[in-house]
Amino acid sequence: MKRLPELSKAEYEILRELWRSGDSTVRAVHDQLAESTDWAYTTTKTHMDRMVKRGLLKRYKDSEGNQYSALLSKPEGLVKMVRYFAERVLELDGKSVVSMFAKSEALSPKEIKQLRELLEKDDD
Amino acid sequence: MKRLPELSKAEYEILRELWRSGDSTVRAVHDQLAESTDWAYTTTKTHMDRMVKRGLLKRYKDSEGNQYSALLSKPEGLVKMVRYFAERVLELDGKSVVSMFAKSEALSPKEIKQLRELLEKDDD
DNA sequence: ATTTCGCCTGCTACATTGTAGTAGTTTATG
DNA sequence: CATAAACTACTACAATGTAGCAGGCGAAAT
Repeated sequence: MKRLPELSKAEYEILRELWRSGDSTVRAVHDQLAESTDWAYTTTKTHMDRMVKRGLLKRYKDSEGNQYSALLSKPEGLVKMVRYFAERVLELDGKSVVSMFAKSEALSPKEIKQLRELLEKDDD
Repeated sequence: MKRLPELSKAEYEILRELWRSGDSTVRAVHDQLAESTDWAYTTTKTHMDRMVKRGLLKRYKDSEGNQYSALLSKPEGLVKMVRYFAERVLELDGKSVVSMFAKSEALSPKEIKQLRELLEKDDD
């Protein structure tokens, strides 16, 4: 099984956008993130290319140019963050926090279920 | 008013220990963190010294040697993290997350109140 | 009191991540 | 087809993560 990665904030922002919009070009991701960050275009590009190298994204060419796609699902991306926040910040176990996702639109019920399972499996 | 800082994970771990134990030497912090990290002693030291430079800690000498003390309170340290987690991960506003602290021992009721206030004030 | 041993401290160093510029290449368009 | 606009690879430098080393200093032994 693929090891679940620790994500930096930048990496997480980019993945979040790809989860939201599906496979995208650097340009599309960048323009979306422009609302929350003020990265230069090349900053977005650098991150995305490094993420390909790190195995977080894959890149392929189609008629629209180079597309990038996330190699992990949103629940997979969230595991470490949720666990860290739960254990180190809230000082609760991961499960209690997952229930917060119920109140939000961030994850579908199916994703919440997956996240729960991953939190149990991935012992860190 | 002092600007609330963005904390890296390493910085947060160290502050967490200082909040728990009060002013401590590098040695004391390091030995405590040894249970959750496997940093070399000098790694802990380097971080703590950089944090002094960054204004997160202060250092003073007493009979026990050099003591380090946190220059921000736990609620102050948590603001950015809580807000980020709430907005970017849970996609809820900060307030909803603060209520999670009620279930944990991480913050006293007084600290929870302070955190709530800081979340409102600190517009980012 | 002198030597010695170990811990502490100040430096230095190197990898990774954050952030971005530049120059060459591809693509779209008149 | 000629050029401009956009994209790509490469390079660069600062901050952070991680840690070694060498000199200083105090405690223990003699």
